[in-house]
Amino acid sequence: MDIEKELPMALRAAYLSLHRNSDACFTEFDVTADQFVLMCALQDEKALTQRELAVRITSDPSTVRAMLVLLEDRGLVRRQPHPTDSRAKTVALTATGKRRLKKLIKVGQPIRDCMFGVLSQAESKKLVSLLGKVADSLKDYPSPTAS
Amino acid sequence: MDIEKELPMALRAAYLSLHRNSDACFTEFDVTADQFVLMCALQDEKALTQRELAVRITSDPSTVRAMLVLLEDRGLVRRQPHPTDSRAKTVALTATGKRRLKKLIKVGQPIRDCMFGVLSQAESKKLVSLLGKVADSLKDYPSPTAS
DNA sequence: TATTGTTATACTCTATAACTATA
DNA sequence: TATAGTTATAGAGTATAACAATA
Repeated sequence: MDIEKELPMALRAAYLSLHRNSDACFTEFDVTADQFVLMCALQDEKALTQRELAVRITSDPSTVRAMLVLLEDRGLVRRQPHPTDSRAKTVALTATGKRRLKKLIKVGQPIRDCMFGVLSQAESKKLVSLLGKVADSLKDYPSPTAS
Repeated sequence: MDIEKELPMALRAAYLSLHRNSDACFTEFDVTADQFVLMCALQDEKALTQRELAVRITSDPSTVRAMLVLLEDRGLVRRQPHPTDSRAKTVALTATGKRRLKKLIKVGQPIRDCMFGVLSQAESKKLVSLLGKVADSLKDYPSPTAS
């Protein structure tokens, strides 16, 4: 098979198996894999604006808002007025959100163990590095609308 | 940062940048990136049943059906009774579908060029191999409902 | 009995465009 | 003028469960 087709398909297969297994694993905690990623971003950086959050999880402001509304309904995140910019809102995990996130990290561990189980330390690092190169290469790819 | 968190996030970032750039690139041809993957599967294997197709693109029978209905509406695929198993249907690209797919492969080429531009031949092969390992490791991961 | 596909249903992510309020 | 966020809207993928027809 052509490597040109193989790499995109391999990327897709690997990502989807991670994503779907995570989704299935998180279902009973009423959180999706994408919502988990968003919550992880909030764990790292204490309080982000919605705009910053969109950049962080490589998504769209309106998509982020839709996700935040769902998480807010479940009491996992809180949005508050920004201290200096009154247009903006800061987003942070609630106490419940922090507890939930810890739980999710724990129950998702076997999945990550499974992935790392087939890779050596060196291979893991190599894989992260190569994936980073690929993602970077496409980061500023000209969109058709920009022409 | 922890490699345990880094690999899943790197995988996500790389896949999403590929997927979204592809989607944007295919928009004017009225086909999504996921539909493109499905059409590619039909190019390789002449005629598949819906079930086989679901396995091939690692998706769900009902998801596949929803996608096929959309592609059928656009005149890109055709479903016909299976010659020997009258429960099943075979799915194949129409002539229009084949032409459209060729076009999509062509217009998507710059994206793949962009990815491969930052990788050596050896790195590309290594990446495909490592991604394959990861996907395989999760292929038969026990779902929570199976317990 | 098991399997193929359909149907109904519901949820989530995605994205665009028009809008407001503020910087 | 530019930016942060909202709203309305539409489309697409996802998955479960119940079902009919067939193997």
